[in-house]
Amino acid sequence: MMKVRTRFAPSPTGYLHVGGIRTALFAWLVAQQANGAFILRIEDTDQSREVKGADEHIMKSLKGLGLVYDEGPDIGGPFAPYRQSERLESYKKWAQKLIDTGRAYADPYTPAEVQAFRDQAQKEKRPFLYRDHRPENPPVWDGMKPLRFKSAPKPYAWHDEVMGDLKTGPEVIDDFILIKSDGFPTYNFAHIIDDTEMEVSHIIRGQEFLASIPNYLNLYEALGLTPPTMATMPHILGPDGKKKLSKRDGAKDVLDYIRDGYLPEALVNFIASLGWNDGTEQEIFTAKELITKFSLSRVQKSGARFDEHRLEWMNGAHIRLLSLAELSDRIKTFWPAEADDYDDQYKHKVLALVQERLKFFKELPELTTFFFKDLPVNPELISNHKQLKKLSTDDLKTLLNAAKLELSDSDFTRDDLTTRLNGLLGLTHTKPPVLFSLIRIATTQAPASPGLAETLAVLGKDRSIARIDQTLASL
RNA sequence: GGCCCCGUCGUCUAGUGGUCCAGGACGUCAGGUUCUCAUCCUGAAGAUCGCGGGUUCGACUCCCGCCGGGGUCACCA
Repeated sequence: MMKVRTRFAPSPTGYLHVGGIRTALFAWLVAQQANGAFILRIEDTDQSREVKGADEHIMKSLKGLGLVYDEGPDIGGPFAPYRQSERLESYKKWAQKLIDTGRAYADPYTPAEVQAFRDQAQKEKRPFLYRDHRPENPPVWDGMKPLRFKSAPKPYAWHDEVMGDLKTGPEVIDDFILIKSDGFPTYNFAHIIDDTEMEVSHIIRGQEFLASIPNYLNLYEALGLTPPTMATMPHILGPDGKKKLSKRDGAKDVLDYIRDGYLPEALVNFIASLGWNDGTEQEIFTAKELITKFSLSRVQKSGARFDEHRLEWMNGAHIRLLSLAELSDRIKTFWPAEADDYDDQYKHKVLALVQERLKFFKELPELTTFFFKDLPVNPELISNHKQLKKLSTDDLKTLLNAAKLELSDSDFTRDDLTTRLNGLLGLTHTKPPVLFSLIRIATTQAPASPGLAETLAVLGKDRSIARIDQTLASL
């Protein structure tokens, strides 16, 4: 059996969004599980659309998500080069073969003439077929005109790993351009040559190519080649659920998710689950599990809508799967500036308290600043509190003074704090919603925080008492 | 318009003729976890399985038609 070799072949026209990276993910998964190779090939045959630096950005995105490729433009490989613009000789060679066998010819028309044919077809509400205008005696190809494939229309039936058994009639086969007048090949031609030369076993690509596959099949035949396994992915839909996810409609760069503190494994899990599941009720998968359990045949044929809510939930779930040490290591760059003055031990304690609260790392500062910095007293936290606003200033002071007194005797271990806090409840004849809220607000000045006892334990005695004094002074 | 693909709770989905008056997850709502936020747990609402015909003792599952959505018909990929 042929070795499994899959490829991701983007054109360098911009960043990668979730929809784009999914084909890469599935190709990577297929290669990983078969112990095969995953290849990155840059399809830069359209100079006009090329965006400078986009190839670097794509490579960074792939690596950022852990989709490490075995062969590619920056690392080379047995079938280098991996940039189509550097493989022009190959295309020329194969094109010559086609010319020699009478299966390719020079297109004598000007673009305007072809456009006129096209307009005519559209006016008559029928599909445009170039071969209806195929010249009888085409000129010799001088490299200045487009080179067209001389198709041999016939029906096709083939199997697609995702879409199942497909078939089309001869009417969809046409003479498409192999080599453009600028000397560069079209995608339609180049990818077939490259996949052949690079011994690609599975072509995993988006749905926009589905209609062209019969044409590719016809070309493979003319070339005397056996086509690789085909797998066509449905599109990921934008929030409106209609159009495919696109940059124009605000699809985010996957690297932006990484920058916001989304975990690569969560992103990968989420993207895979958009249109794929293993048939069980499992939702959270590690990359390893994905590799063993993934299968193209279980990929949904219909498009799936991108749902940020679900991504957030899934990212939180993956964050909670991390050990504290791992989390600490990965979240390093997200601490608020004030945290610089604190040692790792202290940050660890803080992290332990917020781990179950984080949806993505970028939220870290707003969840933790009060652990590192005294926030100004915010009277609204009390005046807007449904229980506390009913109390008089004197009551508030009495409560806070009692708390201060009791806390002064504590060793500030979590257990001792819990005991004392509970004792205070009886002493002051108040309920938790009143007493604990007040102390929590006084010591954090934050709208939300982890549990009182554990928060105080991390804050420590001096700081806690000082903050109570500060609040007292403001009343 | 031709051709092709798709159509189950708001969303992601399970479901390959009977165990489905349709299961799980996200989201939403309610309750519990001595305080807030979150986690976790419990519960609730939420899908006449796009519509209409068949086939069958029986259809979400098979067939036909229709409707709706998408893709494609480039010297873009």
